[in-house]
Amino acid sequence: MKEAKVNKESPVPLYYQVKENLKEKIESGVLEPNERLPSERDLENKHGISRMTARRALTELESEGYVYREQGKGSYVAEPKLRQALSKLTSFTEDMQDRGLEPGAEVLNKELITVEDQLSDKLMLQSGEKVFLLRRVRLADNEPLAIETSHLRNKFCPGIEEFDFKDRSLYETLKREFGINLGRAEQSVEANLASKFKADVLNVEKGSPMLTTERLTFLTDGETPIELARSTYRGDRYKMLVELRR
Amino acid sequence: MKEAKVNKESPVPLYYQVKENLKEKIESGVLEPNERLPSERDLENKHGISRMTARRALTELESEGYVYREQGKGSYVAEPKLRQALSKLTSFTEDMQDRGLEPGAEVLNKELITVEDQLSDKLMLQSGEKVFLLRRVRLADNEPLAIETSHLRNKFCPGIEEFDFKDRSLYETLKREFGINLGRAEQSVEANLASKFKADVLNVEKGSPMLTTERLTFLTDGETPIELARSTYRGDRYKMLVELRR
DNA sequence: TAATAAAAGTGGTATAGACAACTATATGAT
DNA sequence: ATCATATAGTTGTCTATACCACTTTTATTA
Repeated sequence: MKEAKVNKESPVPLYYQVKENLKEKIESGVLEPNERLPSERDLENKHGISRMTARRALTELESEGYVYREQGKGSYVAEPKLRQALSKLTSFTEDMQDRGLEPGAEVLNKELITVEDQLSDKLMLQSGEKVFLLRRVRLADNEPLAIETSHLRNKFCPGIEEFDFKDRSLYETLKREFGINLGRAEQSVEANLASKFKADVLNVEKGSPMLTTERLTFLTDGETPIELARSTYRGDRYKMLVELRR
Repeated sequence: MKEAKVNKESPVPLYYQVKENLKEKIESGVLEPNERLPSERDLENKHGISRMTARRALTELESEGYVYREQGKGSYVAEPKLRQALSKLTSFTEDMQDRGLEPGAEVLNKELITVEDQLSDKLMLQSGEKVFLLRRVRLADNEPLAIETSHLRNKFCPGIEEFDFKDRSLYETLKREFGINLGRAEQSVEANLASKFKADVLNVEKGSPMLTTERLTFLTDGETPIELARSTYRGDRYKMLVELRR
């Protein structure tokens, strides 16, 4: 493999470049679990950076679970399960990709609306504030898997209703086109039975088990709600995975 | 409040002392959510330390969720929910107490067994190793809510089968009687329909929606499995709550 | 040859300083 | 009064250096 060096002309911070370069090697399997990584001083010499910068890259990989470090011994690639992000906030697209499935969508409905009551309270809407509603059937390997309805506060992304969300991730669009970074979400999960409408859309029998979620998503400040999304997944084809910490 | 200064004679690293001093003020309520913290340079002057040391204290508080930082503005105490442990590993007892419900149990079955195949693989059992099986109906305010079946590696808690788990938490017993601390768990969640047996035990109709989980719990090293628990909750009375991070 | 000591290498902590990018406030000009 | 500019203050990134504590490797001694 061709040895990369950081690009000092790039606006991307040096420590971040080193970190991502190592992360990519770990994720692609070039560097395997328990394999030894370059030392801080090796990275310093190879990239022509300060040791503290190299250290920052390795320390952040450690806190993200990709690496474990032992004084006097070195830095090593961690076992994959330790590097999983804890209950990661992902879009449907990212979720499917993580599972090795091909994500897709069919747009059922897309409009700017005004909402009231419970939904308005949860999103902490101001008077007259519009909401962008996007309802899609979500596909995995071209089979219907879920119905997803997003309610997005339009004031944060004016004009988003012009985009076509058949082949486009909502979260990616927020980031790329509007510079919006999401921080965290609160999600509830419950079981219920498929209504006629949902059964038809998802190709199951009426009364089949459904896993239903409601997610309230916040910006990076952790308290400004931006989206409320309700999703219904086929119970026979979707299993949610959660990581718990003591 | 008396202003503390770091103790330079202590073997405890300086950045750690500063961090814990601030954390204590945040947790005790002396510093409130969204209240502004001392700047890096303030801490540098006050404690007679370098700015990078002060910075490290603040940065670690940020990564632990106690603080948020904005370039040009300063560091602020985060809202409490940001500092909550993400998706906490709790027992049924703790879960019910968190919801303001009174937890209870009826023991259906309790025995030492030998298991094979998938279960043995997941628990990484060694040849001949015994497993403690505990099956209970879990009550909330004296109403059946879930069926919970725990498979616990007996080698970590020999003699646990002698305890009565009608009014006793399994996780509390592990901690109190055997000094076992749990670290994390991986849990799957799915929806299915109630079998005849489960419907009868939980007082619902056959075919009612059920939320089913399987949890593999690890010790503090993060990789030694100790318990595999399968639970089935009434879909009409239980909603799981999950916190997600981006 | 084996045991011990020294040297080399590794991560951990800390200092000092510099510059960049951003926010908030004060000052001066219109 | 409003707008533009300057100043002060804050976090973000980076460099260079030093010393400590630990592990591994190499050299020396018995």
